[in-house]
Amino acid sequence: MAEQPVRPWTNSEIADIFDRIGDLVEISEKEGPFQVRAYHRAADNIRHLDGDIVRIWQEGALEEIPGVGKAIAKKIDELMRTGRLHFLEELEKEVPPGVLDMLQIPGVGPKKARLFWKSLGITSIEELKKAAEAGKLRTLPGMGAKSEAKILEGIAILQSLPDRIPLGEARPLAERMIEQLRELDEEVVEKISLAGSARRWRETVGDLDILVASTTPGPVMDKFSSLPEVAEVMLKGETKTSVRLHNGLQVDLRVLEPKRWGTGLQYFTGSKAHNIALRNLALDQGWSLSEYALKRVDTGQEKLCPTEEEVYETLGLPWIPPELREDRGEIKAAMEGKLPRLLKLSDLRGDLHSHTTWSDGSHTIEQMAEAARSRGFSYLAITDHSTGLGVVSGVGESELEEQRRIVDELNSRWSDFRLLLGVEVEVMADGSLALSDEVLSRLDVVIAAVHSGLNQDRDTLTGRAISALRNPHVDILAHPTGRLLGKRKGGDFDMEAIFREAAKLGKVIEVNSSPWRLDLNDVLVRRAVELGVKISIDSDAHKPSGFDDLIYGVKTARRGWVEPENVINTWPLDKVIAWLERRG
DNA sequence: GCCGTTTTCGGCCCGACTGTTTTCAGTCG
Repeated sequence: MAEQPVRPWTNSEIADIFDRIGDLVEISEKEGPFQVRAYHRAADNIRHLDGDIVRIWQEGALEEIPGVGKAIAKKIDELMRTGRLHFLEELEKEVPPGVLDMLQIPGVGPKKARLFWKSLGITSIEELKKAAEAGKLRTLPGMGAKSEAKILEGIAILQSLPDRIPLGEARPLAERMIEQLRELDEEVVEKISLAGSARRWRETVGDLDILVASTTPGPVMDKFSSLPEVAEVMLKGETKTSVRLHNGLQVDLRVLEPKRWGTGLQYFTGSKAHNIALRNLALDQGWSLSEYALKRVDTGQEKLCPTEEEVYETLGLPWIPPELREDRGEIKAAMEGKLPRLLKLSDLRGDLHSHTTWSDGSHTIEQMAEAARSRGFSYLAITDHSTGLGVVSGVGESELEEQRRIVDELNSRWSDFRLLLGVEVEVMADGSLALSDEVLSRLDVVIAAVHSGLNQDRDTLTGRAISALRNPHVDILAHPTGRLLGKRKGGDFDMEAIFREAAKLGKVIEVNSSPWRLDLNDVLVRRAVELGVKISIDSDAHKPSGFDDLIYGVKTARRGWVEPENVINTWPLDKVIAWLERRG
């Protein structure tokens, strides 16, 4: 039995601690700039780690994490064993907590925070606001009336700032803005693309980046600044304009020379970690890589790249899809010719999770079936909620019999499409299912889902999921963590144990495509597939347009390096039916 | 503090924008 930590640290908790240390070290001037960077680099890598930091610690493999050496590994070990970190506590004694809070203010970094603290004794955002209002900040070196006003503005923004918002909310806004910029002449807007985390299909975004290739930036910037979505123009330079939308979201527009489009798009797509790794690879080969060009370090000669493909090709790499650019091994895989053959939306031949008016959907079985069929799907599973979920009136034995008659009747109409009858059966608080085995055995497909009691402890929750998987009639575990982006953290399931059980039993785990779920997420789905678990990418559609969400599930799976053969609904109907019928 | 088919010591990604500066520091991505 591996040694247990005193508390189940998550990757992002550990990452936050090292970011905090980096900030504290910089504010206190305890160590130099390279140490500061080392802490933040380690934090970044831990945050985006593939595996669970606790497991890596148990395996004694901390120092295999890039950016983690002896000193940081020792600190993580202390956190695991004692739940505390002496080094951090010493730093926190030295720097008042309110000084650290100031870093959240846009435009205030560690240097300014230290300046306010040391020269004026300011130790909270509230005090900083008062000092700014009293005109005291402008007397400090490097400060003036303007920067003082900026601080006040920054505090106001901070107090009204939204967190990262779900991609499903941001992306439609971005697409609408891009559409409007396209209305400009082709000579003005030669190319336009979304960049940043939205192009990489991260599940949430902190801001949006839009890139335009143009030789005349002026008109593009002007149009952008005056779009109806824009609430405020924050800054406007030669090549960059930043605005804030009415919902608080920041959007940056950058204009690039068309002949430098490739390096620019590559650079602004990120991630930051991917770019740093790529630049280091470039340096190894004698190139300096920037958003403008690849430049020979020795001769200073520039190589311009009008396409992203040319950037990667110059470095001896195939083009890397944006979804993979997280510095999670994609550069090494590209060098070795081992990039995954990623799943595509067009690989999906059907959908195994959908709702109708029989539970909380808004359309009939027939309407949902016709919508799926008109999208070119060859099958759709109708899986309304079972009874047992308090907030939704669900289907029981008699309703399922009635649904069966409807499904049979509809199936007699088509030769190119098949409806499957299933259910999304509630996993009760004790791990039992809301419908009897006898009822479940008559269905084509059974999805089990935990909707309630998500705040139960880890063992209880994990036990519920595992006993559901062990029911011989259950085929798929739906939205396994139960999270809702921006609203609810998922339950504290031991996903590793659940994946191992699913792999052993040959059960399927869902990637739910609803942009507010994306559950499994990218990191978890990658781990599941690594362990040999089969995946189902489902829309969970409650209306015909719900099938549009499948792109979010596919992109999430791509971020998790998923290939088509890992996904059962890429299979043709015969194979899916054979697989479903293998159970008793 | 981390890291190494040139290195266990001596480096550490690159540039825009802003506000304060006559040449640069801080912040941000």
